[in-house]
Amino acid sequence: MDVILHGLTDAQTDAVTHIDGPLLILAGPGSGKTRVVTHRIAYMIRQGVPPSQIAALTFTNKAADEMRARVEHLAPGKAVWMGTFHRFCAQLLRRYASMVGLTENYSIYDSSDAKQAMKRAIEAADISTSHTSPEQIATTISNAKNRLVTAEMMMAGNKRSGPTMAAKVYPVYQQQLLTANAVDFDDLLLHVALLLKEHPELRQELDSRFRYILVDEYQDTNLAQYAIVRGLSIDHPNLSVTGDPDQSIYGWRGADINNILDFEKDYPSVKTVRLEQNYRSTPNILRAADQLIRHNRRRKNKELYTHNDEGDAVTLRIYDNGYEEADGIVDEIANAIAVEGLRPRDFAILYRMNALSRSIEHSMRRRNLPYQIINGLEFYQRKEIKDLLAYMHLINNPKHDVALQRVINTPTRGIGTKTIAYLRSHADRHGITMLEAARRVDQIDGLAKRSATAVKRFVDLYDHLAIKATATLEDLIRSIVEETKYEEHLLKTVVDGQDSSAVANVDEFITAGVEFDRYHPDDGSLELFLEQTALVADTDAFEDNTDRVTVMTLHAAKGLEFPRVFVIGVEDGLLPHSRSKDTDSGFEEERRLLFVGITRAKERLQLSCCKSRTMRGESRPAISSPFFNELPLDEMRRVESEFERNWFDDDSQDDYPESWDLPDEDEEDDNFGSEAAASVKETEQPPFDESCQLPEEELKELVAKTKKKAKPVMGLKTAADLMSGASTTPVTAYREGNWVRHGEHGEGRIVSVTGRGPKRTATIRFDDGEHRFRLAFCELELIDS
DNA sequence: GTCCCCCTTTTCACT
DNA sequence: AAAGGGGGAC
Repeated sequence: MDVILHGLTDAQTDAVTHIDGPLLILAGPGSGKTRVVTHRIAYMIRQGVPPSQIAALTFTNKAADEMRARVEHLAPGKAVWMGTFHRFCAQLLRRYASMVGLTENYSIYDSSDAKQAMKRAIEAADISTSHTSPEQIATTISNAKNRLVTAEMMMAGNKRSGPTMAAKVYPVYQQQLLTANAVDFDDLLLHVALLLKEHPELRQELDSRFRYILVDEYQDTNLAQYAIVRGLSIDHPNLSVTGDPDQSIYGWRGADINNILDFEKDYPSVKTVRLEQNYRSTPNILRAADQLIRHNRRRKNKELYTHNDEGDAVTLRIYDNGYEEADGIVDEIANAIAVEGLRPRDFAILYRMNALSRSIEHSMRRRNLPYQIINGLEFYQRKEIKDLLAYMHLINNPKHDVALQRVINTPTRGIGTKTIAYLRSHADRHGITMLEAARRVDQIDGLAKRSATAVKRFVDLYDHLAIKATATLEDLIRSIVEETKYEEHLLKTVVDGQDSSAVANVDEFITAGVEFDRYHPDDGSLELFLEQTALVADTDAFEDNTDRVTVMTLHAAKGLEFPRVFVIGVEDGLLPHSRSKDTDSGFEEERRLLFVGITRAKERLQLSCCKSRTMRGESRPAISSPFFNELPLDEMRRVESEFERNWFDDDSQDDYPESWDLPDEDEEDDNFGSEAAASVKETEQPPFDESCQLPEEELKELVAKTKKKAKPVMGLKTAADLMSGASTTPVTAYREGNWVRHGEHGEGRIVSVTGRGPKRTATIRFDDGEHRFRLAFCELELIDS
């Protein structure tokens, strides 16, 4: 038997050897889907399909990379197009830009660029936002784009009641994007979909250029994506899609689960293959997943089964609060590594919201466990990186107004909001870009001469930098940094008492440029670099060949697997999320999300919730998720921290379990930050205890440095921290009632805590009386919380 | 025009 | 908790 077909089950072989005609692969979690897809590509090539006629579309670069690596292994050196939908479209659009009114150096706005542009459009459309918010309008327009609704269609849509706010803003926003030679994420898909629809000859050409199309995660495609693959599969309907309706979790992004549920209707001659055997999880885990997902009404039934060993019971666990949850789990991981010889890479901690990563991160640091957090605020979102990128964007695409507004006064050069507003309105009035307006600054009435001079100076600077547009990236970035005196600017403004991480980030960015230069010696271009940075996804940051605990959202975890998985915050309002639980479809999607989380686990799984959780600065009682009652509780291990109690009495038939009683008097944790603590009058406080403070000079300096956005030293070194090196205990861990140790006064109990941020102070009662400390800048050791 | 402080708002997941 | 906006001081 050959390497391509060896070791495949009958169903898998069926799928792999299907070449022509539509194919639907319904693949349950852990059913070897990627294996089937990659082997199929290799098989197709071996059967004579030219690799250049194959395109494999995925949702993340990571998935594409993995696919590429595996195909390369089976069929070395074959140039199959693999990548994300967005990248596929970006490249097509690059080529056919003029057909939609763009030029090939168009820019891709990221979400914050788009937000800025949206605000400007709302302003220009002269819409009052009293009954709606820019976010709402943006969401409405985004949804419209995902459903292939154009501005004209939306305008025509509601003739009776007159156009909605969003319908009025949409054409303005779109026009401004065109003027800026830019697209937003949704446009990448929309433009290409419309291109295929409106230009039959182009559609035909591309259809035969990409005769074989494979789509991964088909359950997550939206109408625009559907239209694109459909348009490319009319003359050559060799479309194969892979997916699992039970793992559809992107409805909020316009994904239409009907695309996969109705695939057989769209392509009557389809061959359907079901992959239901699971090679990943233990029966215990699979049963939990299966029983949960059976509660969804709108689904295709699927029998999941596995021949794996029984394994351990799934654990359900209640913690008192988020800190204990984080500490408990991290301790357990550390323990398992020490005792059972597991590796950090064997573990994943998953949650619904990025906000939950904070406590985990603290605990990880304290335990000195290596971890990787895959979350939103990544490198390219950092202010200093966005600044430099904006310069590059503007150089690549002089029409990029958002970039211009970002850099025109960064570093500050005397061009304030007023002047920028003049430029903007002049640009809007004459239908030109803001850079053009800046060049004609003399024609703008009412602008102070001084401002005009500053603007001219900026234009000169820009023109000087623009010479470097075709230089290497390293050269370009270094020029920008030097000629704008960017690092001096950083040192002046971003002096957060913390460190010089901003400058370090700039260095790292230069390194990224150097690497790009090396990786693209010939085809390297500013354009390509900017496209790549615009289209990197959070999940792309995941590294699977590193030995670290993975911490990420349930969404980001799709497609991955880990021997041991912890899903935290399985609470009502969190999972299901309060914004999603009110509609049936939303609620079912949340259930699928938990299903995805559960099925990431190979050997062991714990789902946990807390009795109280601190969110957005305040602690509130939490209720366990209604999904708990949909699990096979009888066979699961149920643990409550502190004392074992059999929760979920068998007679509780309610859909929603009751909330647990709040902790009793001894536990004042939940009063933290409460009115009582905050209302203590400052004047009645004893003066600061200088013995705990840094020397006054130093303190003043630190306080002075602690500017608005800067991250002050918001933590205290504890003895344990000092031993382990880097990390600190968050100031918020110092609450009323907790015991601390101080070098001079000995042990004391925190009487009250007032103030926020760096001004947070604590009054502590020691044997020698009460003393008051400014928490952010003194060293206390937390001994008992 | 710029900087800084204070107040208000925010509500999720991601390309 | 964190970011953005408004208003006041220089």
